[in-house]
This record gives sequence, structure tokens and C-alpha cells, in this order.
Amino acid sequence: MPPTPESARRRRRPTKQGTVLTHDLIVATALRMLAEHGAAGLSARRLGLALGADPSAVYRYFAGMDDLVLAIGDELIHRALDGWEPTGDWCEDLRSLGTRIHRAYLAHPQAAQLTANRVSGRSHEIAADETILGILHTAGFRGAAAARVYHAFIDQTLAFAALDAASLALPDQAREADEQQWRATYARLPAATHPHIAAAAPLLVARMNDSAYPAALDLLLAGAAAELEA
Amino acid sequence: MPPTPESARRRRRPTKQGTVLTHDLIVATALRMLAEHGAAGLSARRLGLALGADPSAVYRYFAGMDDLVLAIGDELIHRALDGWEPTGDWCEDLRSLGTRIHRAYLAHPQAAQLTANRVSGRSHEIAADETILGILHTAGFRGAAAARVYHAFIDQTLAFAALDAASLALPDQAREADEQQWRATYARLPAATHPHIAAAAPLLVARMNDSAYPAALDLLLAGAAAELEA
DNA sequence: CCGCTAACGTCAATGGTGTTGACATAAGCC
DNA sequence: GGCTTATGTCAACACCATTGACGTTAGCGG
Repeated sequence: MPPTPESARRRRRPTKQGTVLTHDLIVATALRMLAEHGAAGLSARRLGLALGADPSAVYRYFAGMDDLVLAIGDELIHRALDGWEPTGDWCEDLRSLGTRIHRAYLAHPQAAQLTANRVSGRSHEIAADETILGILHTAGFRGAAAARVYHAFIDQTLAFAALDAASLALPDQAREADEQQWRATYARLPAATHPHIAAAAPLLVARMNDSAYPAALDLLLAGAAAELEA
Repeated sequence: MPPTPESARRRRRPTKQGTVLTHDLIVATALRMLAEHGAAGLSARRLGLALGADPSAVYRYFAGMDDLVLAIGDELIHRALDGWEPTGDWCEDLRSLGTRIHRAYLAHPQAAQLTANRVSGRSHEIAADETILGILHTAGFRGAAAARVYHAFIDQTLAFAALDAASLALPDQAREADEQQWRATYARLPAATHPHIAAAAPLLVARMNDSAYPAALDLLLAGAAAELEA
């Protein structure tokens, strides 16, 4: 029994504890729980508890936990594009769009981990794709070239979002422990056996918290621009 | 009680069903189970069943399921580098190394999904890092530049591996269903509301199964080479 | 304003999961 | 050949997603 589509909802019975459930309320609560309890901390039972409702009530709104996860992903894309306006400079527009998507995911690293490499096919995801393809069109890309650049752009953005989210998603305590352990293993390798790691270790420790996405994005855009001129 | 390190093992009591457990045997069996039952199909109980042992026996070898997952990741890197020989051409070496890592992960997509954005700090991962830094050193990169290129190279490789693994990991049946559903939503959007998607849909469907990694890798190497000359 | 219907919240149960502590057995050192 | 202890086994715990039956109440048709 698939859940009722949001448009067809009419009756809203308050929960035993008084809250009135909504598609959006559930997504928002799930996002909060992910931030509080980590990527593995989103469970139907805990979600029900946080909502003040029976866990199974969630299934009136989503086909299952996986469906909820896809909705969360679509919400992240929604937030990324909210309020964005094109400047007309295709290169600048793609850069700001990529940066926005990357930033929106990293704002909810635990959620990003779950959703960044999923394709939801939901409304906001579709809107984003249409926007990107539109920008490429105005830039002058047509046919296969447009498809290729689109593909590289969106995959690179989402791939880095997922990767960067993974390190951000570690709880503060575990994250320090992780960095500490990094120092404990990599930074302590003897120069005799691992000369290059030993030499680069201090620099790498310093770099670890930053994302390589901006640099990679610049390279991609430069490559695309060069192709346009040719 | 942390498990006994592999080097300190002496007694090996055969299981009730006759098999003799090993660190490597468990990793290999887990890899097989991942291929058979999907990324979510790796469970302690099923692993025990497949090994012909009690599920809890695994805990004599790994601190937990997560520890096992890290070991699987290290094994993937091991396979990626196995037999690799440098040519001396740094650009070619980095390209072949990146391609090998990407290919090794995609050979076990279900395992890649679990491990590609983890840092294990284990021996083969360390060996790979030392190799990459060594190549960059012979190329002439020093200090911060070497660290920056290393960071971009390894993150891009792993990020694309994770992303590409996600689509490959879908079971054949679900994968066709997914592509079908893609056609059903994206390819059917009316040109009136989504003109660019409607125009690009056939090309995008054709591209979907390929990875954007080779193109992205080329861009990265070209950018690095340009930086060297400057 | 009333009554009917079905949407939706609740309950209970099923079969899965990781993990752990106590126990037993046999491997291999002395 | 006996002792120690590593290691396999067993049973139990607490959690998980999901589902079918149940009952209540919101809100429409009259």
C-alpha cells in the first residue's frame, strides 16, 4: 500500500502526543536527527519518538525508510537552489551552482552521506538538471557535448559532496580521534621505509580538512571553456 | 577485547563444519557475499553461515563489522596495486594508477560502496599513498604543491569510484528498472516545461552507464602538467 | 447539523541485525 | 603428557524495518 500522495491529503489527525504530521515535518525532523545522532542514527523508531508518534505512522507518508532518504536528498537540492539567480555568464553560473550544491550537502554531512550518490527523480532534482542543461545551452553547448559536460559536472559535484561529507560526518570527538590516529600512523612512519609520506605528512595533515572540490571544479570549467573556443 | 593480531596467531582450531578460519578467508568470503547478496547483504550471521562457523567467531579476527569493512577496502587497494610497475613517465604512471584503483573498486561495486569513502590507515592504503607521493616527487612536485596535487588526485579517484560503484551495484533487474524509470520520468517530461531535459534525454540515457572519471582524470593531469611548466 | 467513510495514528508481532559474556575444547608449548 | 589459553560455540540482549489488524476521528455529502 503506497502512501497517499501529498496533494491528496485532507484529514490530519493529531498524534497522541499532539503533533500534526506532515511530509515536510518528517523530513525536517529526520534531518535534525541525522545531525544529532549521525548517519547511522536515523531509525524508524527514533524518528517516531522524535515526532511524538508511532514509528509506523511514517509509513503513511513514505513507502519505507529508503523513500524517506530520497526525499531528504531532494530537500537538500531544494535548499541548494533556493534563491539562486543566473547572472548570464555561463561559467560563473555553473561555478556558483556547483558550489551551492556542494555547500548545501556539506551543511548536512550525515544526510549527504546517505543521499549524495542516489538518484531520486523527484521534483527539485529535476529542476536542478533542467537549470544546468539550460546554462550549457546558453553557453553554446549542443547535443553530445552538452550531455558530456553536464555528466562530468554533476557527477563531479555529487562525488565530491559525498566524499567530503564522509569526513565531516564524523562526530567531533571521533573526528579528533581520527586526525590523531592519522598523525599516529601516517605521520610516524619512518623515513627509511616511507620517505615521501614522512616528508609530506605535516602538509597533508594541514590539508586534510579542506575539500579538493573547488580546484577540481576550476579545472573542469577551464577545460569546458577551452573546448568551446576550439 | 581486541582481536588477536594476525601475526600472533598460532592455534587454528577447525570449525565444527571443518573449515579453518583465516583473516584472509573471512575477507574473501565477505567479498563473495557482497557480490552475491548486495551491499546490504553482508551480515555477521550470513557471514558465519557462509564460513561454516558461528557468527561470533568473526569477532576473534575483527573488532566488529566496521573493522571488517575497512579490511575489505584495504584488500581492494591491494588488488589495485598488485603487479603494478612504474614506467618512469609520471603522467602515465598517475593515469595508470588512478585507472587501476578505479577499476579495482568497480570490480566489486558492492564492496566499493561501503569502503570507497573510508580511510583505513592499513598497510596497502599506506603503500598506495607512498607510491603516489613518490611519483609526484620524481615529477618535480615539492612541498605544498605535491600535497595539493596528491590530495586532488586521490580524492577525485575515490569519489568517482564511490559514485560509479553506486550505479553498478544495483542488481541487474533493479538496474533495468531504474533505467526504465529514468526514461519514464526524465525522458517524458514535456518540452514545454523542461525543454533542455527533453532535448538531451536520449543522449543522457546513452551516457548514463559510462563513468566520467577518465575525462576528469585527464583534466586533472593536464592541469598539473601545466603547473609544472610554469 | 448529522452521519458515514476512509484516512491515518496505534498496537502487536515477525524476522532480521550487531554484539557480548560465559562456556567448552583442543592446539601446541614446556 | 599436562597446562594454558586461543579460539570456536552457545544463548541472550537490545535494537532494527516492516506489516496487518484495529479503532478513532476528520471532514465531506446530505
